[in-house]
Amino acid sequence: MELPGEEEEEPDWLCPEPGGLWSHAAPGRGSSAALGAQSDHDKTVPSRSTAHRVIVHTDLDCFYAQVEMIHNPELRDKPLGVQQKYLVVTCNYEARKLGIQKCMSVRDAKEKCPELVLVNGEDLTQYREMSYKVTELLEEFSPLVERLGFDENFVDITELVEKRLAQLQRDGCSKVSVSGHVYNNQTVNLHDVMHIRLVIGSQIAAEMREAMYNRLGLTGCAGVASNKLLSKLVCGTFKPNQQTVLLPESCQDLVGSLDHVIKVPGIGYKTTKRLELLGLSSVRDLQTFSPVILEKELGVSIAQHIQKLSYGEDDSPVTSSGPPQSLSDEDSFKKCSSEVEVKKKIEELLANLLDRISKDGRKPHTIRLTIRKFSSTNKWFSRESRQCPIPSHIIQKFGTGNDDVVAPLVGILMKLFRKMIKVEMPFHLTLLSVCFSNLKALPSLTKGSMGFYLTRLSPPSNSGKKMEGVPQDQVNSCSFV
DNA sequence: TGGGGTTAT
DNA sequence: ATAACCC
Repeated sequence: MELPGEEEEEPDWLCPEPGGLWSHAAPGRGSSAALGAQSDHDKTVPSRSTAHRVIVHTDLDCFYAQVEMIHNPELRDKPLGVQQKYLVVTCNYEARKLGIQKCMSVRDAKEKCPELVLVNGEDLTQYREMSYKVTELLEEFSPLVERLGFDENFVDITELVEKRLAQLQRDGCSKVSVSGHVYNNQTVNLHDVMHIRLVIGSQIAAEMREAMYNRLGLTGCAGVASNKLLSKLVCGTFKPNQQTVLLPESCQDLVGSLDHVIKVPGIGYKTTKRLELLGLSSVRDLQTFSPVILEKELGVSIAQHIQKLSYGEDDSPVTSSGPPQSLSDEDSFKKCSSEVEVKKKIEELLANLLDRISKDGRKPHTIRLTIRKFSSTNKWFSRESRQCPIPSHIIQKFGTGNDDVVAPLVGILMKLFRKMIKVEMPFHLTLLSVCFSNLKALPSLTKGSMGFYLTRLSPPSNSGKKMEGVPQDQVNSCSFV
């Protein structure tokens, strides 16, 4: 069992004391062994004790713009925006200097900066590919990598840190220095084990950013802290291409620096509105508000969750994202009002999706159609969807030829469409989306089947993740263990 | 606002 | 199926 206070001993062995004693004798407490030794009973893969975790959050600088600049280096020194429909969804720092902001309309952006170069970013393919390369690179440091959108990742590096700590002891090395910024310019206390862990974390974060730059050509920020919330918040404190570590004593300053509850990741638009009705706006307001009233107003679960967030507390583990749970393709437009138009759009979306799913290698068992109806009031939130299982005889034809599946699937999607829209009445859509979900591995690799006891021959190491770009015949080739 | 994603209810 | 959240 884990003893209270275990591992919270004063680490004499890390005093800047050349030639000091490196055997941690644990005087007076009899129970603590070497720090690197993990307990045997630990079944939960993430680090259990939760208090001494070391989490890195990474956030690429203006990701789409960076990818475009890698593809076309001419764009490097010009103000560049990435456009989706009539929005500039992101832009490089040249553009930001001239006043361009994320999600600015193309009209406003051109007005502010007529020299702005725009590239279309509606096709996410290259961004998605680069995004997974980043995640895979980070997985070399630790398997616990959680994606957040295309350009952010959380990495739980607790175990790596413990290894390096143990290694430091063996080497008799007494020097550890922080990489990058320390939040609040707080002084590192070499007698505090958590400080040492976080400092080692900052070195690992620097290595991650170095690897991202050297191998992928990408720059970005990193934040190091003891949980996901804090690592994400501290990540943003020094912005382009820098990193920051948060020491525990500055936690309250960090959350306190947020001027409004909506800035807390996890508290979104809706919850913020409800909090405002209660007269709460600052993070401090939320911290000091009556828990009982908050629970009555928002429900116990949300109330307790967001109040913990307001203190910078976040127990949620970093969970490996692995391959995506769903693949979708969508398109928005001014107006789509006839069934033939709808069918055309759906065919286009479906063709793209089929392409992607065959590269993924798994098979979808569920298909969903989502629409957005035009309405002047409540403009941007009225999506409706219908989904259904994909008949098994269609699923089986997925990997093989391509076009046996498109006709039946279009048929299914049009039926789903008619469940939402009475086609004899006039309608006005502004978005269509098709989604494949309930993705299952190939039958031959399904656990419990014969194929599970077979192993793939080539390629030698693809670690079962995401077999993008691997031809289907290779995926299926097996041999006995 | 785009064109994606996730989890909880 | 929707609603909330994230980018």
